[in-house]
Amino acid sequence: MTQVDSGDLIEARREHLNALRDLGHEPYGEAFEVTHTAKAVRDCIDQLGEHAVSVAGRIMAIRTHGKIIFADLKDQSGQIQLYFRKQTVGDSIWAQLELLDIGDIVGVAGEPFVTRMGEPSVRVNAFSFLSKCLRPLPEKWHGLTDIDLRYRQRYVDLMVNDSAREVFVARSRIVSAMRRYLEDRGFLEVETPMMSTIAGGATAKPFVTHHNALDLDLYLRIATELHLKRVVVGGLERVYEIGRVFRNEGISTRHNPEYTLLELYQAYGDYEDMMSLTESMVAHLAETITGSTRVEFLDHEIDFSPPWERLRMVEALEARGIDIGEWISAEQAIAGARRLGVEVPSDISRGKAVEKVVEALVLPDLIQPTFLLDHPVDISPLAKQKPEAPDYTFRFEPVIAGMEIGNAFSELNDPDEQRSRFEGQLKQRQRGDEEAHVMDEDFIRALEYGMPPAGGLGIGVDRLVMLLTNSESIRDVILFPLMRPKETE
RNA sequence: GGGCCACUAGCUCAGUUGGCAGAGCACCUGACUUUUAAUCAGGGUGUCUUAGGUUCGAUUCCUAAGUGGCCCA
Repeated sequence: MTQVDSGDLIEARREHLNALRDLGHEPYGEAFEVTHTAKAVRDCIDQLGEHAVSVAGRIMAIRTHGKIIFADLKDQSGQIQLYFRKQTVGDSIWAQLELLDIGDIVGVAGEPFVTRMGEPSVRVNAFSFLSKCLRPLPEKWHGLTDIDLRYRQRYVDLMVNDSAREVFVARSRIVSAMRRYLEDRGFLEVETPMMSTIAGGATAKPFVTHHNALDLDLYLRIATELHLKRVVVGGLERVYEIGRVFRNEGISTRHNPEYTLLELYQAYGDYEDMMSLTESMVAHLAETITGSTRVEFLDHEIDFSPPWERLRMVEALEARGIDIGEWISAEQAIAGARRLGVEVPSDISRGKAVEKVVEALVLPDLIQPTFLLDHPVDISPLAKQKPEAPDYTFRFEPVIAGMEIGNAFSELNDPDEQRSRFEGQLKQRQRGDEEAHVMDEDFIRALEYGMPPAGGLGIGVDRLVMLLTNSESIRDVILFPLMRPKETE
């Protein structure tokens, strides 16, 4: 529909394209040697003197003044003004400039100078089209604000909204700094299957796909955990993976069906090690990306500097007058949750009811980085129990600005206990919990060979990027978030 | 899944208590040799998201659908 409506504007641009070809110029150029970025010209305008520069980029504005033309050229580094004089460029280039449209990608060469208005500029003497833009760009000072269009046509968003571009540059730096941080501490990056016959390692509904040659249904992974722990069994003592996982659930400002998860495992460590690693790594990332461990996020200033607060789940609830010690059965927990005004399904376990209550009543208050500790065992089938309190586990979730940004524990490495945990999950599944963990015989076999005690950590990379770039929605930090297709597409 | 809101030109938005559809930018024509939201003179480029309904007449009112947003679950 949009394509049809803008027909006239596109037609005008196509006419320019045809006219260029009639003049013998190719609108879609080949490689162009760039000597300076726009920013480099701008920053070094005093040192460059008359030294010729060549720059390339997209035309963002054109101001014609009879026999001269000003244009703004934008590349990845920034923007620089171009100054064309008919007398200088000659008739051939001048004729081409009459066919120049906003959005065209061009290459120019000329001498840098400063106009009498003080604007760093390039006095152009050579010019060529590198790519013609056939569609009109959004309006120059409001840009593209329609959220739907920004996500669907991210290329336009990136073109015109510097803030969008900055978020994705920051995202790239965050992930790269994360890798460097882990490599420096002896972690090896590994890759594990995205498709397998068992989707384990988390409680979530998987996507299903099909392998034709094997006539086999496969699941897209919901976590990397069980494969990474097999690697630890194999003797790679510190491993990590930064990769996409897929969870078949709803979409919100904090959920996208595919998202990026960092998982790491450290042999001979425990969840205490994971807490110190988390707080020091995240503080380091904040410092590296924003220059400070204190970061603005929406209405808050988040202080990432260690140590982070530690809050046991049970104590957090006690502080709110809730004694889950009275909730012995699932039925009691469900009734208790409902008395507190927390809506919960009737078929869930005790731990899950507790978790729902924590999510509803505790999480929203946790603004500054906090480790929420010691989760009930029945919602933590892969975590080691606390010997002194076997209903609870050595597990924590880092919570910031009310958002769970990760999950970690001392890994359960007793194969018999692991089997009985899986069996417990199967019972929950039979009661209708589609998210309950599935049995994984091969994983148990791996544990039977012996896995060293280990600390494991998962961090939601997208949510961390949200925090460090002050982004309100997960869709603002994912280049191409999942969108319902438009009828016309 | 439920509630509320939005959808009008390529973009950003006005507007019509139901009577020929508006602005700025962009675009087109012309003027202009240091402008930068350039300026000046002229030009409106539209299936008012879609489909039904009410009406002499619907972009406007009603119903349903689509997409998105916010809140709740």
